[in-house]
Amino acid sequence: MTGLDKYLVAAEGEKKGLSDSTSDPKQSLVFTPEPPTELRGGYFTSIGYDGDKRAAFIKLYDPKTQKVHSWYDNTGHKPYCLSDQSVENLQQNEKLAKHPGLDGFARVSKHDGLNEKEVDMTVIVAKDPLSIGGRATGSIRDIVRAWEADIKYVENYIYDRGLKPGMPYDIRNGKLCSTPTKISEEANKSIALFFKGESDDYRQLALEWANLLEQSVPEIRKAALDIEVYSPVATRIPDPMAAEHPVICTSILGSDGVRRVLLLRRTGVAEGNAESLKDAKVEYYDSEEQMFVQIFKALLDYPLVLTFNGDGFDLTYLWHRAQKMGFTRDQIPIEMARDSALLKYGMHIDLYRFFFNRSIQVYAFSQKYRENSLNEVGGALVGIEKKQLDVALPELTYAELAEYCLRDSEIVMQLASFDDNLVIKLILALSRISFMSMEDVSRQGVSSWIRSMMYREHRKRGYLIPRADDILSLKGVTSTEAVIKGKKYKGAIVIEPIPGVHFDVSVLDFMSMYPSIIKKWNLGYETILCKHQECRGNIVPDTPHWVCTRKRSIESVMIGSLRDLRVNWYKSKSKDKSLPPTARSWYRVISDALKVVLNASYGVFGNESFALYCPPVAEATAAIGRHAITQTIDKAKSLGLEVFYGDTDSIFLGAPSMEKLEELIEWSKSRLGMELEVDKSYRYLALSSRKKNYLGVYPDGSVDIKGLTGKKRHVPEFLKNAFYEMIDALSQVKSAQEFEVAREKIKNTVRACYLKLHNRQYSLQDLAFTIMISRSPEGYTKTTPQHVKAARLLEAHGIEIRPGDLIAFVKTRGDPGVKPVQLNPSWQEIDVEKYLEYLESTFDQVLDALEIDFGGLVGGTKLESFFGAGA
DNA sequence: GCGGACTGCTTACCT
DNA sequence: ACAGGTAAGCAGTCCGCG
Repeated sequence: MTGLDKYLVAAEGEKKGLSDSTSDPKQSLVFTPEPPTELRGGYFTSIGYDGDKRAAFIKLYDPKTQKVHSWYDNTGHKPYCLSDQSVENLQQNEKLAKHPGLDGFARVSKHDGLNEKEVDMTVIVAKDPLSIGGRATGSIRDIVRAWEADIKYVENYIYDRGLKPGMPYDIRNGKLCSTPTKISEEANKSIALFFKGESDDYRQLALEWANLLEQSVPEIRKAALDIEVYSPVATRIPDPMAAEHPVICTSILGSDGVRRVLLLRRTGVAEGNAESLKDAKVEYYDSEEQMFVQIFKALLDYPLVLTFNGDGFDLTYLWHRAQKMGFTRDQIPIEMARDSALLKYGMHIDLYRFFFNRSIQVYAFSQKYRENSLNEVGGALVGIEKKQLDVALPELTYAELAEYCLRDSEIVMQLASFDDNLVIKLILALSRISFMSMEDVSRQGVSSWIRSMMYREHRKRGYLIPRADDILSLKGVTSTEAVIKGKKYKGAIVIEPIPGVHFDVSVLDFMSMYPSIIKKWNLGYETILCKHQECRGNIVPDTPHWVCTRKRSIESVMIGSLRDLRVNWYKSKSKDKSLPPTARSWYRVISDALKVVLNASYGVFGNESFALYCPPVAEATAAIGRHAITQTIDKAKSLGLEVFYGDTDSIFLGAPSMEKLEELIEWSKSRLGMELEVDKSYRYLALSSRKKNYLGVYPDGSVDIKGLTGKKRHVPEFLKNAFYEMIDALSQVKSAQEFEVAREKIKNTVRACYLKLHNRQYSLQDLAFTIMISRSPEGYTKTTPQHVKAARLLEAHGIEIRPGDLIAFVKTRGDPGVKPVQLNPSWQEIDVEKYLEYLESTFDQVLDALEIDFGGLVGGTKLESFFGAGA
């Protein structure tokens, strides 16, 4: 069957529909992919599998026409898995031979890296992906012991055809071919130069990465979508599966200037003041169906649709609701998958899922947002928050409802567009690095990205992708003991801090320490504990493990080359002021994307669910890290440098001369093969005896606070304010003598805070601890922490509590000792003593380091006595 | 019956 | 579904105490 047949059938169907389209506008919604025309430079954004056609299809975005073209596979590629048995043997397996999904057998040679040999395998070809695996029972992978059987079909398709998601493609005579690309002479030369000491393979790989990453990126025409649903009970969020209530408002905001608000007319709703909506097109609908037709037309128009929780709510709701209203599946432009909602025409990116990704939150956005609500993320990244509601949604006037809904889409659009489309570009860069589509990359975690990148390299080289259970049975043993009970192996070390105030401190750290170790030590599942006798002497310090000296591991090459590219090329390019802003911002995106991947590249080997899970690899990495920092500290001391503190890959040095720093850096490079750099310098550093707890003041007076209670999310606002007043006083200190001034200011801060507590001058909101509840309240069976007690009180009042919610509560006297802020506690109930204890311990953390006694500061050991003196 | 020493649980942080 | 290490506060347990 050629690609054209499908379109002919579909076109026929559409014609029939058109004949009575005057009576049913829904017929115009039937999606027919545009036939594969000639195309040049269409970006590979999405991939899917068409079950009817039994073929993969690829969506290409053409920046010139701003349209999406779907290209269906016409190479005959089929799903398969591998077996180590002969064809004859497999044919005798009745269950397999009679499997309705079996298509046939073939033979293939592979390199088995785990067992270090060449192997001949049988390819078991299937008619459809579900026959390989995915059905509850009777999948081929359940019948025979198979390799490569749990790789998603579309991923196999990408790897086998050598495709590069995120890159431009042409369609020539119906064939999909890579658009020829090349990188600048400058990049080519510089990279060749940086990698000249490396092997040819390594340099080749670095150039391949550069080819992927240097390629320019298109701007994609996009729209943000948000819906509001009627709910009879204000506190309950409508169930998208049931879709019982009408969609009463929808906003569509396009990058092309479209600003539409679609409202459903209801009885008894006031018009309201629509002043602020004058730049939007407000449309009223008498029927929900008419409104849906409009929404669906937009979904068939935009190449990229953005939502916040569209997978979990908006698109899912629309899909179920449309079905209830009598739209046929053909007339709904949404494709529901198990845990996502996709579009038939363009792509759907659910920003909630992307921002929820821990790696993205921590490494790409430096924890600027702490919760994953639209309000929090929007407020933190683009400075727009959701519109506050005074009454429940159904009671709003049309104008208020429209404003509220439009605001949400505005935030979504801003989140996707700020900093020159940073987020979309980040997803695109990650797509190129991981060889996954943008849609998949935005929904999955960093371990999937790394797995995909590694699988692709295996396939490219003709390596057999190992089974996780085989890696584990051959190389699953660890030998060190973790400090923390229940952990699998020993991790990083933290150097005992030298308490006190230290002036003129430089902090050195190893650039990408763990990736450097994986590269330098050639770590990987193939090479750790390899089979060769001669390698057994190549011991990982602090462990009995040895590493192969004969063969380079895939992990070493892949992670190493990405690290080297980031450190040597992209980091400096992203800061190069001589570049035009758009070029620089793209370099920053690449650098950030690499950072996210590299930061996780060690951890995944210690994670059971990672496809190439190999505990000794993770253990060896950490052990070498401990060795490196220990050796470096010894060397620093031998150079006469003072070492105040260190954690994992950093050392804090006192008043170092430039020469000595240089010498240490040089030593590290030559003796450890690791690059040390000066990360930061402090005017002074205040250390207590606590690890992971310090305060550093930079020469310009800005302050670096790590681990101190006063900055933690859960502490009450009043304490945070007092804490930052103290920090402010300390930031002005330039010499040892000036601490006396700060001391007086801090004393006043504490005194004021104490008095306000005593005189009940804080609002109860200011006194609230806000702690995230990680499970539902019933899930706590071993102990009942305070925030859970508070959550249960809320539940007793009919307030729904879900994992991830922040519980705000104050501490009260007597039982149960807490009361949620939402239940309006009174000042009489407040346990003032507890708050004073908190005040003391929070300040103590810092004052300890300054050798200021809290008791002394307030004129007695007990705060009560201070109050006596103060009042 | 009560308080101190102890362990374990939970959250939030650091690298 | 990246790892382990650390701080802090509280919950719960055990033990001694005439």
